[in-house]
Amino acid sequence: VAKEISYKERKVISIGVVSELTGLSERQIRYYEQKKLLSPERSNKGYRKYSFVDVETLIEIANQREEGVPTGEIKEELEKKYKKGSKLHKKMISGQINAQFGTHKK
Amino acid sequence: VAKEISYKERKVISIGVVSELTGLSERQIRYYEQKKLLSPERSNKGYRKYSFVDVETLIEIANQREEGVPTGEIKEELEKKYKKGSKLHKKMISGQINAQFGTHKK
DNA sequence: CGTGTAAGGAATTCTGACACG
DNA sequence: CGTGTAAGGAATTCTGACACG
Repeated sequence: VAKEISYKERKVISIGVVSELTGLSERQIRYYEQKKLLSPERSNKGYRKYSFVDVETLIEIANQREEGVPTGEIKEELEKKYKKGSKLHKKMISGQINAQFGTHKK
Repeated sequence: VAKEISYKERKVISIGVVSELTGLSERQIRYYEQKKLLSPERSNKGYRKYSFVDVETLIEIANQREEGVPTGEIKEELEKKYKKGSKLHKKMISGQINAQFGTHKK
């Protein structure tokens, strides 16, 4: 045991569900992938599978796009974030704990 | 903000993916639902959607079944666990952090 | 550039049932 | 009791393309 990744990073969500979760059309989601803003995995039969991290990335993309930011710029912004690894890590943890306790299971 | 639930509890995974994740057949997964061992949600069109918690529950069910434990008993065991809420909570958190740090993103 | 849509095909999921036991 | 399977239908996803601009 030392090989698993967090639920947040597991690629298991279909494009249809991602569309509901983000409010984006499937066309838009596939287009952003084409532009390399995110990289879903593929099932055996070629179906795209996304993680919650992908969903969050898409929500960020949606917000940027609403402000008129072109995909090229959004892509650069996203790439910068990946370099702040360690610092972002702590924020991720507390974020997860908040998600856990900040509420009641509905 | 105070209404979201953890990624672990969001019902977003299709039965096909759950089948791959657990090694169980779709038939078995649907049967355990019929026996009330878990409760997936449904999409608009009636498609079942599971959470990572459901996946873990199913893995536990699979282990119990391998030992010959009947679904009725497994169901009771699962119901007992839901009553140990607060204590399990802390374990859940540390478990998440371990999943996060216990490894490298592959 | 970013996104909608119709097009045709392949794969998914659903339910109810028969089967074995 | 627990699980496999064939059956028919409905909904999903995929790709490449035309459209507007």
